[in-house]
Amino acid sequence: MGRSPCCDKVGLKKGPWTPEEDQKLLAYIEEHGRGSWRSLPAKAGLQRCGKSCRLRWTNYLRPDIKRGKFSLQEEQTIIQLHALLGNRWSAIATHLPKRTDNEIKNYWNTHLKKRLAKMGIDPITHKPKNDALLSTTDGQSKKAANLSHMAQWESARLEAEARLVRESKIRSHSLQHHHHFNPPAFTLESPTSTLSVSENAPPIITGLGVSPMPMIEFVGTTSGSSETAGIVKEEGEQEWKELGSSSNLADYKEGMGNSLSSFTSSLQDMTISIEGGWTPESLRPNNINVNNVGNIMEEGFTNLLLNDSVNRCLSDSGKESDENSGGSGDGSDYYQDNKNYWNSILNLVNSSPSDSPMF
DNA sequence: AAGAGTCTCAACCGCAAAAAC
DNA sequence: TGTTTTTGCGGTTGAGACTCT
Repeated sequence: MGRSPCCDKVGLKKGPWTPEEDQKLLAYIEEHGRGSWRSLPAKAGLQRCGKSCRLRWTNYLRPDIKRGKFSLQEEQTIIQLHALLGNRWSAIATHLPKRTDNEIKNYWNTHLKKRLAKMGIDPITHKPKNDALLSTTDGQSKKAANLSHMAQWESARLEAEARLVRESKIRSHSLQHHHHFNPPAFTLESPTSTLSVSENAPPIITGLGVSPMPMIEFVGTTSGSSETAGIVKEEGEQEWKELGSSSNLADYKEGMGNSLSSFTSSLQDMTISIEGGWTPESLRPNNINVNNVGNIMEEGFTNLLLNDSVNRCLSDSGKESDENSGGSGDGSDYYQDNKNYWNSILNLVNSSPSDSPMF
């Protein structure tokens, strides 16, 4: 037999909540707190099932919910975390205080997904679509540009992924230092990465961190080398710790090896699509340093997204923008604003959600 | 002005994991 | 330890709002 339904649906109301029902639910929870959702409706005098009450509360009535338009900061967080986590809305929501997973999911589906699609980026994989390549009109240069964008996008995504992995691992490492070891509640997997995973991925880790979190930064790595060296520096500590001697090196490797190998693979990919001032040598994995990766990603990522975001600003501001633009428009302000906007996405990659309850 | 098409988002559904028994 | 119940989650729906023609 299947499990019994969450509630007896006969005679129970469905559909939109009335203000009176909201008031009853609010009043009951304020007075009695959240108990069993199953028994709550009867006690609160509601002709609803417990599940409906729970959803109404968690998605709408909870006092710590922020409603209304998403800020640019929130948008960029969603985009990045979705690239990293996929459709794990609850996990994404933990990084967006006062936003519900349902709201984020809706916003993604109705706004961000379409925007990415419009840009020719697959909203699932966060990679440019093949048809975007094929549909270009002037052959080689656009194809090269799209290849370049693909590598940049994937690199940015993987960098974000690597960041969360390292934060996750550092937290567990830190916990192990101060308490008994507890496995991290969150084990990161990439639902979107299509790059291969190498057991040999060798992180050479050093520190540039200025974040309040313990930080690990990549200074260089060579795919396929046989030895793994890892150094970690925790906040407030003077010395780098060599992970190679750490008992949880395997743990680090497990999480980071995946991301790092992907990350370096991605960087290798980038060398086939260098444009403009990018120096192929600067992108070779064994010559990578954080700064030039950051610059590459910043320029490329910004340019990648710039056109669409300008359009978005124009359309978002509607009539106002029409008036201001006077037909031809002063694109420089929009350009700068949006360059800043998208650059800030990159900043998120390098910052850490220090108060995240996620890990 | 009105009908068609599109968009938005609150709410529902069903599954799975966790908790309770 | 197995079964039942509760909770959490992600996918989907559909009514109302909005835009276009």
